[in-house]
Amino acid sequence: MDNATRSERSRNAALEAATRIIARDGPGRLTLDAIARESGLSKGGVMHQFRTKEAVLKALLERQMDHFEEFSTRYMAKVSETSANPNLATQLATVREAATSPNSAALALVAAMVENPGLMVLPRDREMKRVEAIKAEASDPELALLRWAAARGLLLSSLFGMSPLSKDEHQRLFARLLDDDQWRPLEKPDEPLAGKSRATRGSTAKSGAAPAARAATPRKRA
Amino acid sequence: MDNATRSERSRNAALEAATRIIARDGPGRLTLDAIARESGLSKGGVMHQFRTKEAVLKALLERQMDHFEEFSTRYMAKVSETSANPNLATQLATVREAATSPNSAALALVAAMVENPGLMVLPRDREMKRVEAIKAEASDPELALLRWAAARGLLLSSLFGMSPLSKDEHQRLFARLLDDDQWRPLEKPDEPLAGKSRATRGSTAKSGAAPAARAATPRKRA
DNA sequence: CTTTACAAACCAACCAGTCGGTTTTATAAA
DNA sequence: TTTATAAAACCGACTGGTTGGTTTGTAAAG
Repeated sequence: MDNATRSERSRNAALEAATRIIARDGPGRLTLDAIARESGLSKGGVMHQFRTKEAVLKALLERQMDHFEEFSTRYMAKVSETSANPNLATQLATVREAATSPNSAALALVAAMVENPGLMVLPRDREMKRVEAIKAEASDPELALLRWAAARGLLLSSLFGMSPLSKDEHQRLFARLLDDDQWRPLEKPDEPLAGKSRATRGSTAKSGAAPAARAATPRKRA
Repeated sequence: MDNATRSERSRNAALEAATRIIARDGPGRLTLDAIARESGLSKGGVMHQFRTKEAVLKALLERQMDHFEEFSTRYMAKVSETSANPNLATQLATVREAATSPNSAALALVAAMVENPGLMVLPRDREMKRVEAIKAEASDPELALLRWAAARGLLLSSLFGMSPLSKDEHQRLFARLLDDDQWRPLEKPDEPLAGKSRATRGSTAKSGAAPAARAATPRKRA
């Protein structure tokens, strides 16, 4: 077997073993010996691919981030033409994906934090760019940020096993978060849906509650 | 010194040492030996008060939860008469408090999760009651839950050091979350601002906490 | 004098990382 | 193609240090 692909296979096996261990036994049980055992490799083999444990955590984090970045990119390509705020829509959908998929491997995050809290700058830096994009495209940046925050709240809560919500509620809330018609900005009270303002109205109203009333005039903050 | 208070003092010293360690060195550095060193007690003394490390974590968690429950109770007493949704208001304020205060000791949560993910049921069970109360008092339960979720998203993000938001943004978002006028439910699309759109919550309020100020609804709203 | 609170030495298990050695692949001269 | 040599991948025993927990001993409280 080719040398490069041999390495690739081993690295892959180690990382997959790591995610399995975290999901099954919790982040506290993730040790180099456990990875070796679970992956079928020897300790030396693992150490050859990752010089330290921190390197394993880092690779785990990056792997996870890349996976969702790919999801993001694909989703964005689909909605960038039809949505008024494609960045927000994409992030909401991505977070929902992360919360829905059996990907409890995002607990790599916790493992990383415990071992080396400094690693958290990796996801944070990526998130900053996304938040910037969301703010830039929004007519009401604060509202957009809050929708984003709500999605993250749902994700992190369920990720840490402390979500008090049922699966069904969880899903309904995400659906509503994604429905733009539910979140008309409260700005520009004197220019009601004039220009474009999204062509579809009743069509996009899927599961959520009643379709946007909106008659109510926005109210400036105190 | 009285025997009971002697124990009390030791338990307290150990738990405070533990929170100090977590805040200063991270959850990964919380060990029984470290607690003994930091608290001035001997390891034997610590082990006499807590039979296992899990017992320490559990006590830490409960202590933390009690602290915020106390904050909640006090806040609730203040707003229960003036707010239409005192439970939501209280939870938002409490979460903001948790995110704001230098109480990074809420990281006890992380420490607990690493050691024994099963401990997470403790905070979850308490949270369930609160969520029930929030739903019961809300005219638009989903919207209320989403405000709650947003607050948690902000809290957990900053707690894990991966919040991409500035302190200022953070605070502004919480302020907006707390402002009821920003979150009018989108109900009754065919009954634009007629008489009292909401106020009929009495029927839906079941066993939830806080019967609270129903008559309130001080909002003028046209 | 019995029980409780604490101290200090102690222990077995575990952990991240090292090291000498073996097998497999890569390179290239014969 | 064969052979020689180097380089990369891999193995598993070992090490120094740590961890959760135990044991033995002592002093104070009841």
